[in-house]
Amino acid sequence: MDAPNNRSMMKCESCVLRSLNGFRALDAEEAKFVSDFKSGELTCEPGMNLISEGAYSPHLYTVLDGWGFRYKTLEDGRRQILNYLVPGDMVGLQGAMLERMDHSIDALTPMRLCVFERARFLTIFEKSANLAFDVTWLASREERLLDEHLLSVGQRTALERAAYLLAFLYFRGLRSGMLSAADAHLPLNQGLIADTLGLSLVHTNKTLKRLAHKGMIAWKGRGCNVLDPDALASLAQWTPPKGGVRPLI
Amino acid sequence: MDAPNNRSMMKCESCVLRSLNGFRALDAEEAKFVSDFKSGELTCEPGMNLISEGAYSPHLYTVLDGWGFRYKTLEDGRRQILNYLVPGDMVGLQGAMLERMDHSIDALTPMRLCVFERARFLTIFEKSANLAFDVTWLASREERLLDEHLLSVGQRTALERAAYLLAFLYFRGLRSGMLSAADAHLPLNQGLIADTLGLSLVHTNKTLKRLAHKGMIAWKGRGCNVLDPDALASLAQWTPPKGGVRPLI
DNA sequence: CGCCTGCTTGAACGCTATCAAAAAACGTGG
DNA sequence: CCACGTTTTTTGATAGCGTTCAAGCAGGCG
Repeated sequence: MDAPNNRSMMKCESCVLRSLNGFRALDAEEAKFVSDFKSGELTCEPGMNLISEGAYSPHLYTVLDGWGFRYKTLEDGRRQILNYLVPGDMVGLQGAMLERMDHSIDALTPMRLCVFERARFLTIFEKSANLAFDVTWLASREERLLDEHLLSVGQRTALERAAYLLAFLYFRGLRSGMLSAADAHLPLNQGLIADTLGLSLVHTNKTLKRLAHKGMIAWKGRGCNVLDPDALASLAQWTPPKGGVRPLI
Repeated sequence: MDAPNNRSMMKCESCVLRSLNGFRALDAEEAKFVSDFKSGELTCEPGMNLISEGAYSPHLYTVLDGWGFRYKTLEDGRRQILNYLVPGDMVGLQGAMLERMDHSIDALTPMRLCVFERARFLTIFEKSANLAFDVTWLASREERLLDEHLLSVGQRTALERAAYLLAFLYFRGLRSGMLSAADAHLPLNQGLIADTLGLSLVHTNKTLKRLAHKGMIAWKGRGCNVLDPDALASLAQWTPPKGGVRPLI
């Protein structure tokens, strides 16, 4: 089950993801190239490890469906979650550019991913300036998200941090089609949130309780419902990015 | 003094930086392209603001000499330093890819930078697959550094955080030619360190004192000398990246 | 000399961690 | 459907790391 399977394989031209609002349209040549580049699809179960820190990964992925997360650990086991993955995100770019992965990636929910061969990755730069630009765009965007997280963990209080994270994930989920305003359920447990915020599990629990008390969220069996994303964002002194078109590879 | 000056302009082929150990050599065509791409040089004084959050920046830069830093602030003034800049670093890529800068950049010491026109930036992708790859590589590397910082701020204790930061800057300075083992003086004040670590100024001071007491650093007028980088790295459970060749644009 | 910025120190407070344990939710097999 | 083990969430009490407040000191510079 670790290997790509081709059973549900389909052409990128008709990718259901691309029809989602906000992805850049590809011209015929680009679409053909991405299709050729694609070597399979991978589905995986919650908790499955996609990529491990230190490993040489022969694959790159694009998330088609589901939630995942990236993290790093210290030798003594302390874990920091770096970011979450949603459909449209490219996974494993660092490994392709820098030889080795310096972080791990796990599935949070069942996931479906596009698989690309790392060995053929460089041809993107040779064949299509637009697609190469898209790759760099994605890398830049990830950098921006990390900037925000660093600001959050470094400067915000526990309550603000939690509010920022949940607002962030809410808007991220909306845009990627994983959430709707009517069904804004984030599939996270409190241990993950704690490791994202850099707080202890106990204190995370008490902090989430405070947000729930304010009516901004409601904890619902293994995850939480975002009730008032704007209030969360405001509490965190954060404004969600306005979403222009973005690339999908 | 805000505008690029061309007085000390020189061709990239003979760039002094490139002769530094570890930068990828350019072939004739690439060198010519980068030379054409370069539109000037900029020098600035300590404390000068290069780029402000929210601004549309018409320029990209590559650091030729000096130290700088990137940071973000919350509305109420809390500031988080995201990373430091040394020679070889590309500045303002996010602005070029994503329309607006979402962080600010200040000079820490006198700096000298190569200036590129943002308007012509896209031609890199059309003209040279190798250079386009280099840009992406640089973006990926920055992402990796941010991953490390986030792990640090989120999970390490105050003492470990300080040790990591100083070890990190030491090896960064070494590789970029800003430091030597004999003269390992980091030009930071404690306020900057505090805003990098996400600690208060007072506690930062006490923490640095502890490191000095252990003989790992020595505080020397407006900055600190790194005496035992390996001990710092070990204390922080961190291993410096082994340095392969890296691109310079 | 005097101001300003940056560093240092001590004391009190409080946010967050840790410890410990219970309750609730979930999954699984009978 | 119930019983049971496991994971997740919740709660209370205690301890400690880091903040804030408040000074004082040192050094650089006009």
